[in-house]
Amino acid sequence: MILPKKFYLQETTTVAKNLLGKILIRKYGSLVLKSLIVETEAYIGNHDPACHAYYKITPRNQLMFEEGGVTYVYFIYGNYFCFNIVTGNKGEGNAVLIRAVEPLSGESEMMKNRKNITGENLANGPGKLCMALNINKNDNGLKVYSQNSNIQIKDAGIKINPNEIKTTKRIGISQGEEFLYRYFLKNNKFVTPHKFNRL
DNA sequence: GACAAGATTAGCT
DNA sequence: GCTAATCTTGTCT
Repeated sequence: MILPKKFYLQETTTVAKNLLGKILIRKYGSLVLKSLIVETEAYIGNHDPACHAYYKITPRNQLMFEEGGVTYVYFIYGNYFCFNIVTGNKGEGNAVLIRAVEPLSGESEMMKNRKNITGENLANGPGKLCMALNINKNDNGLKVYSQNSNIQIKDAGIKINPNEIKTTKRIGISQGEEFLYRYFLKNNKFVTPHKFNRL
């Protein structure tokens, strides 16, 4: 079933943790790509210096101030997109960054999007994930709880044991690193690789 | 109007 | 392990 809107109105860190093990559905053209969310980060507007929404509302980040359950896609470093889901109530400026997914179906299409890169390197990072799923700034502001949306999150009934979830500092940010807001599945090889997996 | 910096990745050493 | 690639956004003139 599709996760209801109220799922995204919980505390941001709760949403980030509970999104692990959920199914990300991506539709475009006649294609449907399915993947399992294995890594997320929480960004909390009002007390988080690393959050885009911390300073003030701008045209770029205004979507983060919408009510929870819409997508927030932004372009970074000239080359790459990052895919977020807004959480909380209107005006709060919270979001969960989806950092990595495990492909479930449509993997050959994802490979094509990734120039034939496959296996655990297919979508183990926010920029790679967007490339594999063909997500770009046109996908900003989609309602992930809507039946008609091109991006949906479904609960497949997969139970994640709390001790399967590892919590670490966030990655690649220059401020606010004291927060342990990154969550990923401990034994999943599709999470972000390399040095960042130390605590 | 112009400039510096960024929630990253790929490719080379 | 390190650095270039590359462009949007926000801020300042």
